[in-house]
Amino acid sequence: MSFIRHLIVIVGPTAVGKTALGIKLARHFCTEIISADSRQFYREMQIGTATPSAGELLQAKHYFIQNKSATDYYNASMFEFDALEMMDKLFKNQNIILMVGGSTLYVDAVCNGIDDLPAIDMELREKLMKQYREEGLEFLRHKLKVLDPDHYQKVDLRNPNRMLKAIEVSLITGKPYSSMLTATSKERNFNIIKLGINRERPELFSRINQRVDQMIADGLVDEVKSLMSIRESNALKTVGYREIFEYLDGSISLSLAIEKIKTNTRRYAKRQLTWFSRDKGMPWFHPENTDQIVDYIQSKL
RNA sequence: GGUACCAUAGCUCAGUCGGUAGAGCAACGGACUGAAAAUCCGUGUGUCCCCGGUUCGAUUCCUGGUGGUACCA
Repeated sequence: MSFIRHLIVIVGPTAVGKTALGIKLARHFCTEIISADSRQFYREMQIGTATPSAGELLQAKHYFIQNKSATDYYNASMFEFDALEMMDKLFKNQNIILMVGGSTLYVDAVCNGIDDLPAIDMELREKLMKQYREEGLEFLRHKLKVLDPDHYQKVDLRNPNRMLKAIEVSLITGKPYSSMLTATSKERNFNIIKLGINRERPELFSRINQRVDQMIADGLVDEVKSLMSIRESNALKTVGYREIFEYLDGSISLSLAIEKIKTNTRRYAKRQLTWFSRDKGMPWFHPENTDQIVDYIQSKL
């Protein structure tokens, strides 16, 4: 056992059992949890995001849960800053901190860092969005080709969000977006022990289905109903909320909405797994295999 | 019990005037540095219910099963 600081990072697809494992590990290592979940920040969205219960939150201290409003603007870079600041504080009292979460980009922001870019300008985004809606992808392609020809060569020219981001940054800074990307990981003053947890696909899917049914039983429809007035906010572009909005609009039945939530959650889980699979050296465990997981972590301390 | 219709992908179904088949959804695979539970891209995965018959060749036509649906009893 050394005196090096360690960040134990637990990633895995949605509904795999990260919360329960995180609590066990936090208790085992006598530490606290940085949550890296881009939807559990929002205090208005608890049922649909499977936020840890009050009882669970008592068993281990969690940070970055219910600390934002769904109308707040927040992003991975801001999370990188906030999480590092929090960890600095926590490392004063302990050498091990846990980070648990399935938000791929947010985890990446803390582990590897993301490049410094200017804050977004909402007015500019709205203006570009409007033109995109009126003129289509060609508008974005043309704009990007002029502002950042290098990025134009690399970016997916069918993905509006990607192009929009590059255009925004280029316009705000007056420099091509791609010139600001360093493609290097930032140095961290702690060691990172990262591991993935997963289950067999049928097992994972059945947990997803059960969890969605439980959300409905717990009152998801009412939760979503109460958020009707802020449905346009980015936080609510989320599986479980969009589908219920459709139901509340009367455009689909409740049972279809439930089916769609299940399907979209399965797809989300797959996207997470695809992202995590890029991490070639990362070991994978079954979330109930706690002893094996603890042994692995011990061996890395 | 009788009559009619149906049986093709995980599901709902199309189709082949006889040359081993294709849509939607689901599923599967992938990309991704400030919207990331977002955004975007790619891929048919098949004893054409079973046993025979006709045929160079049957998922397709015919006999007989089996299962289902509807109607009549």
